[in-house]
Amino acid sequence: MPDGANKKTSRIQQRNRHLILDAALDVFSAHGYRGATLDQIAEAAGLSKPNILYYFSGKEEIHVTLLNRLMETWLDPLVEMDETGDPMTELMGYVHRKLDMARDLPRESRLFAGEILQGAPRMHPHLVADLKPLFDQKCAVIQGWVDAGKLAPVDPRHLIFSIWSTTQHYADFDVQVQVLSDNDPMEGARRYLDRLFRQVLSP
Amino acid sequence: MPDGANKKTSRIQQRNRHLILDAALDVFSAHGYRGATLDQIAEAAGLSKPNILYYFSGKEEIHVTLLNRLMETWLDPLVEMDETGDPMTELMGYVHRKLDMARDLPRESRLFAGEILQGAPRMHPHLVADLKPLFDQKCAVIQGWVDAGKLAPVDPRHLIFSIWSTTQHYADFDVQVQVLSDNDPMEGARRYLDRLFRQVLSP
DNA sequence: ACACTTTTTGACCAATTGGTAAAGACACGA
DNA sequence: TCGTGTCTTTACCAATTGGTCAAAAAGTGT
Repeated sequence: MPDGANKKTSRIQQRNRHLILDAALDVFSAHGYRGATLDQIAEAAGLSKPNILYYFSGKEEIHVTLLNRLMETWLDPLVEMDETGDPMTELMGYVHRKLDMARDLPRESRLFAGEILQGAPRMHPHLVADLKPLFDQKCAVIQGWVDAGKLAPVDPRHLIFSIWSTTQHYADFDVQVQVLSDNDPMEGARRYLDRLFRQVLSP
Repeated sequence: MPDGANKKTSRIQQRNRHLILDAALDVFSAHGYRGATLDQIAEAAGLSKPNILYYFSGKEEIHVTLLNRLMETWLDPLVEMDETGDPMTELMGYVHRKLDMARDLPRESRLFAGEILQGAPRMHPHLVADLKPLFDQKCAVIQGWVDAGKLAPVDPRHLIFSIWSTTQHYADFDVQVQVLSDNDPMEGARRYLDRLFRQVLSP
């Protein structure tokens, strides 16, 4: 019984759990929670449906597991923003890290976006318990930089919202971006966003 | 047979069609295409499920009808941007119109976002046929303004992407915004976005 | 080889869901 | 009031889907 974590997980357990979660990330991010089926996940993982349910108690547990793991990764770039560093450098570093994530982890971005879009039915507690404290703390840091005259007087909350939205846009709205772009948009995005935020933050 | 448009639509047809589409907009925008059920739409509309199917041939037709109607509304603010007007005024007007739409039509914004997020399975042709020509044309207009030295040298494509993402964020990620905001965020958003885009566009 | 545990599978279920058929209720002009 | 076409409902169906169960298969240590 792999559900109980009393025994150390075997090699095969680790492998199959990873297979399932990776397949589920594909399917959930492409079709949303309701749109995804266990059969799709099973096929993508190369396992049978009952075998999937041997490792996870149900569809919801797979989804929740993905969401929980995602939260860490997602908050990490913001955590890295250092209060003692140079304000402009720290914030521009954050922008670039977020853009890198949109490029390298589009499935995760879309999974998150889908969950929020539908009212965060499974992640609302996480938002309140994990995201909000970190968000408030970092907003205070930015406000401190503003008050010290090291940044232009911008509202930290909306600044962060705009960093999130502009960067994640390239992952979440990828189809649209592709239709409207002639060549690879990421290099242009990097240049444009660098300029956008540098301008608004310059004191 | 209301499907054939040979006879003029009766009073009751107009009313029920409108009821259904409004209910469907609620349900589809809240749960996505797969997550929405005809029963939910029927209940929200105050009609029976077979009665819904008397007015629309199926779930997909309702969704497609909503998407088609949405396209007009959605592109309208961009259409209004006038080549002969003052560049900064026109662009800032566009920003504010988009933000107004995020405030006043959040269901429409989420319906659109959900469709794009899942790869635009039903709207991809529309993107290519309707959105792209308009987008290219307006990009050319903005590029003209830039070349004339009336705007800072920004990439029009990424400029528009950033206007879309920052404004729609307040509708699509509303739950998150609400969790992280103390008071009503829209007034602050208006001030911040006005500053953000005015800064980056100033020559 | 043997006993024991872990993993995998095939067969099966109950609930949900998109959709249909046909009869009934209703509106309205003659 | 009657007849005709419009609208609505009741009863039903087939497919999908999340999930179960017992038995088979594959490991694993001795």
